[in-house]
Amino acid sequence: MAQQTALMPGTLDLLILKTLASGPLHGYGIAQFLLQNSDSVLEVGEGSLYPALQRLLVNGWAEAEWRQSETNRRARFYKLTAAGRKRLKQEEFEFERMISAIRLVLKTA
Amino acid sequence: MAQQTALMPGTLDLLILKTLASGPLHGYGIAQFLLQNSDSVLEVGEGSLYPALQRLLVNGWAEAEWRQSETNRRARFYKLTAAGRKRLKQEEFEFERMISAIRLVLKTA
DNA sequence: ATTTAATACATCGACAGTCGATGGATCGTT
DNA sequence: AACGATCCATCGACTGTCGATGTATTAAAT
Repeated sequence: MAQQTALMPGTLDLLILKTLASGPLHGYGIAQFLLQNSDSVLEVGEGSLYPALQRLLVNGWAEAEWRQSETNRRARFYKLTAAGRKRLKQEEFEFERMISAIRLVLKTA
Repeated sequence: MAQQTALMPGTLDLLILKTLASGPLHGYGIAQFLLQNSDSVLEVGEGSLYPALQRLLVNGWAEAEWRQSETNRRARFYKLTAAGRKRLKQEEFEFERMISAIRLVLKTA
């Protein structure tokens, strides 16, 4: 992971969920949001993003709707469901749990 | 990742590298070390562990030697190489970088 | 003496997730 | 008319984790 992976595998759903918590957004917008709110570290490729969005739909964490984007193009807006908000909390919790565990190991002498 | 994954994908090499930084150890010992130093969060299955150790060998981050374990069984001890120590630093850095980026996103209102 | 538990190795196929490449379409600006 | 930015999406390759499975040895328990 140390040099080739732009994303930490398994964290993308969490990131998207969190992004959508601020309000409905289209795919392109999500990618931009993550880039801008991560000091340009989180570069989500479209080949990762769209499969992830499909996962959210299939699992019922989000629902989609075609609308007009800010720049006047047709765009698919994704919106969190109640289940999605619940899922976000779970993922945030689990993320912190994992990070804490890893940090414990990294702090061993 | 939130409920089924015991490990955060992509972090296992880092964890093993860090474990071996304390001295040579065999596979079973590594799994125990991780469990004990993570409040029992990091449960590395053997189907994850041994492939990871193979990766370390192939990439030259570690080298292996058959010895006698503390409990008098034959065991394969893995030892960090100089390249492995360098790699550990890289992975630690990259890990912090990713975590920081994710935290930035998670802290957005 | 025999069973069981713990230690220790390793592989296999299934599965999930990321990535780079590719393709198409629209809109505004040059 | 051409181009860059916006926006959708899919595909195959690849990597990594997981559960199941199999072998073998030693120590402890029955």
